[in-house]
Amino acid sequence: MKSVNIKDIAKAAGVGVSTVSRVLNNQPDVKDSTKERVLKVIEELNYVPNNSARNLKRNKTNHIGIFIIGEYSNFFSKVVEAIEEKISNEKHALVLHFHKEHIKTVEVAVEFALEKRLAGLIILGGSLLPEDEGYIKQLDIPVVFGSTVIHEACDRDLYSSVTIDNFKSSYEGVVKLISSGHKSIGLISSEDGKDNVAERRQLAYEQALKDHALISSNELIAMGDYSMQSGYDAMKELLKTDLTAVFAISDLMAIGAVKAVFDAGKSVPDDISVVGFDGLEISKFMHPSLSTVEQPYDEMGSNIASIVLSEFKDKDVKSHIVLETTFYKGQTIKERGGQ
Amino acid sequence: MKSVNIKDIAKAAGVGVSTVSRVLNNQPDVKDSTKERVLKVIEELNYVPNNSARNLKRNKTNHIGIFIIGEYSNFFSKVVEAIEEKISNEKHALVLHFHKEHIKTVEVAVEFALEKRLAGLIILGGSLLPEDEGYIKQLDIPVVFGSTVIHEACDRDLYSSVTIDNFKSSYEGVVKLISSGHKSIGLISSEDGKDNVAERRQLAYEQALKDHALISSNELIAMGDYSMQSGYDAMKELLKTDLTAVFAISDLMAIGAVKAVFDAGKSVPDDISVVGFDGLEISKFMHPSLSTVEQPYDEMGSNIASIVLSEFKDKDVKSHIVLETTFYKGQTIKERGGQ
DNA sequence: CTGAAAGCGCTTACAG
DNA sequence: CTGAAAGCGCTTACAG
Repeated sequence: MKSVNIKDIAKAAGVGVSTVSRVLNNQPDVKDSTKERVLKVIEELNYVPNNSARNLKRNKTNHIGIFIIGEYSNFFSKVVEAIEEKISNEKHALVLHFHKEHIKTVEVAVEFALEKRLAGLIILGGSLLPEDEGYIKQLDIPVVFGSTVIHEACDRDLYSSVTIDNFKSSYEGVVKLISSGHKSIGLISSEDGKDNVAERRQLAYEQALKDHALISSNELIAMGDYSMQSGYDAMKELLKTDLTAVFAISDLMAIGAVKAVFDAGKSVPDDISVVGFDGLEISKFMHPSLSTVEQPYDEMGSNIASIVLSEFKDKDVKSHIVLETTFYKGQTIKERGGQ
Repeated sequence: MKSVNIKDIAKAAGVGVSTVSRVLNNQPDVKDSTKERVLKVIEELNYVPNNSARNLKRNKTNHIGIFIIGEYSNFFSKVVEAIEEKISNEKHALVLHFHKEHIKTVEVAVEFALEKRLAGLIILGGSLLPEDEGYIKQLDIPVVFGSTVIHEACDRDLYSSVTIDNFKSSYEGVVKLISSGHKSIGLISSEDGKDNVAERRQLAYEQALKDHALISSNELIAMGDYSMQSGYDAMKELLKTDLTAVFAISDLMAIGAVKAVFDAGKSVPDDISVVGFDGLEISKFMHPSLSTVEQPYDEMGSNIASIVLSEFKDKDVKSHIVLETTFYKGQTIKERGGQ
């Protein structure tokens, strides 16, 4: 099962190996007729260049790493799928790595990239602070953050990003509850990490309450870890208060919260209204269907993939895309007129 | 940013490169004192061997490919996560590939393995027929099927597998409905592929009905594609019949079915009882929680990972593990006593 | 526009 | 138990 190599092609085409290499890499300066002849032989002999050899010379692989921070949620798996869809036509392999904790994320991601000698690094989730930038500078490959909270003081020339405006989107979600007449609105958030999506979403919640002259209180805020069970537990706590609505910063926690309401013998939305965040497909198939802030995961994945591929061509052009979210009006909000 | 290589280590340790290589690969026949010295230098210089060079010599990579057939369901993403958890300690990278269609699956998977020069191949889902075995024979690396339906006539010495008994598990699920007093039980299945899980689960449904002297009819069977929407649509059709219960061969379709019942102004389980298959975490957080045949995805993932790793050591020992499912008693089954 | 040759960083017989 | 040397299959100056 000896596979054919570049020398075989060179011999069969009657040229030198350098010429074959040039054709392979689409370099100019090859006579058209020569190029055609080589291409034909490659085709005939069903030749696939050996990546290990290429990589050895280039001192890097052609692998694109996806580094996933925190819970591997449905949201991330959809983004990963969208990335794969866009990239699999090309010659790149996707290498996955999960990182459960919310500490040292960038540091470990960079280690991962160096160790695997990646050609590109995609980091999903987490946050980026100025102090992390030193690690990124060690890399001279495209680095794209997806769904990451990027601190304002960061230098945007070092990497690309595809994000949403967590503050604005969450604010909108909370306002939906307020404008439906709710006065006592709880929050299910998360404490993981620093400067993360949870913080932004929580700030938006507090601001929305303030802007509408509603009282916020620590009693109305409970913490989870993005899982359904944690949303369930958080809601159980919140049910001890007089709240009539709750905003959960993830759909999974919102789903857990809904369950907790029913298990307590109450009803969604009759007793408690709920708004989630993510827009997972499952949310629409819940009964009642979940009202939620919908993130465009397909768009996020395909944008990330495009950016990586385009940076392979022009490494100095960085992109920072902020995608729009849309509010999905499900059945978990009840209007509370008058009072 | 020149990284240190094996020569640097050899020089610093005062040995030849072959000795360093032997230490690196944990080969015997190295004096303990020499080994220690080399290890110390490796540590000090923070040396990481260049995989591309290794792979070039060995003519294969150390990547393990995961080839996912059909919809990238929550179930598969959980299995992938469990695999990663077990393998990431080792020196292997996981390379993902999605294959949406249910045709030529094994052929394409083998191409994928050859092209990427994988060290191991994991195939999730789909089916394996004797006619596919020719492709597998092209590979001399561990091949492990997970959640795949393997035809009886296949030669089990060619690969390993981790599966469940789809027939038995489904039979049990259907019997739960029958023993709760249901006489008119629908099925939501799928037509994808041949000799696949859908077929096994459907056969079990038919057998269970037959064994309990219940009439099966084509009217009571609707087809989906494992998605929630398809379960929804299928249920809409089935609601035209007089059924009081339905068995869906996947949780996602079951969830869609439940939604369709409510949208039709009926109730689960008061009007229609539902049993699903998979045991996704989300199913337990539905309201009502879904009764379902639960597959052990963590166990499946960790078994798959163990098998791959053990075959790296002893390539001729193949394993065929059949995991047990458990019936999860949710709230979607209503007892219909007497009638 | 093209080819001969060096070299990327390993592994592995081979010789001792 | 150890080292010098060949060679894996490419890419890339270099020389023409």
